[in-house]
Amino acid sequence: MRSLLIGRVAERTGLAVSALRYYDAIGLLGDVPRRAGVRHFPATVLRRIALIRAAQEAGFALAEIKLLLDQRPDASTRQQWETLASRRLPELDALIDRLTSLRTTVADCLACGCLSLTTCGMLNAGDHSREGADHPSTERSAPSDPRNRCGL
Amino acid sequence: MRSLLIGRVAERTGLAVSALRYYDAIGLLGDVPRRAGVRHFPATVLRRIALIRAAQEAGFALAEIKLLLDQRPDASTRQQWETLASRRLPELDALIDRLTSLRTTVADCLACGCLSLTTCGMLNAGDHSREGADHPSTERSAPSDPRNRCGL
DNA sequence: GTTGGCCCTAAAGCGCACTTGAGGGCAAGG
DNA sequence: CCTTGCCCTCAAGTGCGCTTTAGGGCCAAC
Repeated sequence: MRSLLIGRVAERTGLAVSALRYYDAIGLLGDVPRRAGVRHFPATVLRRIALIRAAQEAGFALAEIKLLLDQRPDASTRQQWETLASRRLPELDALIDRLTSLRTTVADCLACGCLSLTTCGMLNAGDHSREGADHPSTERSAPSDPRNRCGL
Repeated sequence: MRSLLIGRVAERTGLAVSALRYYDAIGLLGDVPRRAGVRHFPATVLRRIALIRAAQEAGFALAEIKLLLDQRPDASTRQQWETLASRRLPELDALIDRLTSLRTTVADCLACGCLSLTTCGMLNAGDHSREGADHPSTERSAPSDPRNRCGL
């Protein structure tokens, strides 16, 4: 009972069988031995897949994840790994920050009842030119609809 | 100077002109008046786009974002908004949690030097069946490579 | 008057991450 | 024997979020 058939892996990970075959085809699952043409997955594949999903959610592409997962990398792969991982760290931090503030905005907006993020207003982040009065915290136009109580 | 041409909006948001036209085509930018066939964007579009990007990063699809942004929604749209936004909140929380732990894993793994997340090991999260020894914090197999010092 | 810069549309193409479809195998059970 | 259920491959299709291509217009400067 060391190894799992593809259907079982699908069941336990929630992935589709077709997705698993796809992952295998692109080499994302490492060595998957076959007996009589049939894939026999080691139990460790479950952990590997959990990692893949986490990394995917963090914005890594499958090709990158493959790199991150490859065991005992040679020198040049090693460098790619380091570059990739260290480049991604600040990106992950930034993403986490943005998600956190988005979460707050959505929650506040839900609570406020105006039901429109546009009306609620939000950061002008990403505006590449400065033109005064860019900062929303100082720019608070009173909405005409009295239902809109949010002063984000 | 109330309105912006598409090139200016592209400049200030960092989006491609083609992306803006695409957004407009799918109705994501609301009412964009045209004079002589040319789009004249109100300045508020900048904020709207900032919001779109934030929501996108949070995992909302453009179609969902469109719903979120539609101003003064009627009753049924209003309900959609509430459903969507409140459904996304716990998802956002979960995502933030996973990203945070992924960040830690990547950082630790970079520091540890083993250069393989697989070797470093990680959560069995997402395994839909229980079979004992599912909890990685209690299941710590010693790696054979002495360089691998990480004990995640 | 033609060159350059900005604008327009409609339709096709692209990369990613899969899914679907067509066609087939093997093994157990009724 | 033949249906059921699981497995297989290979190729084509899908959906999203755009970009590219091919065509064209308007205006100002040279």
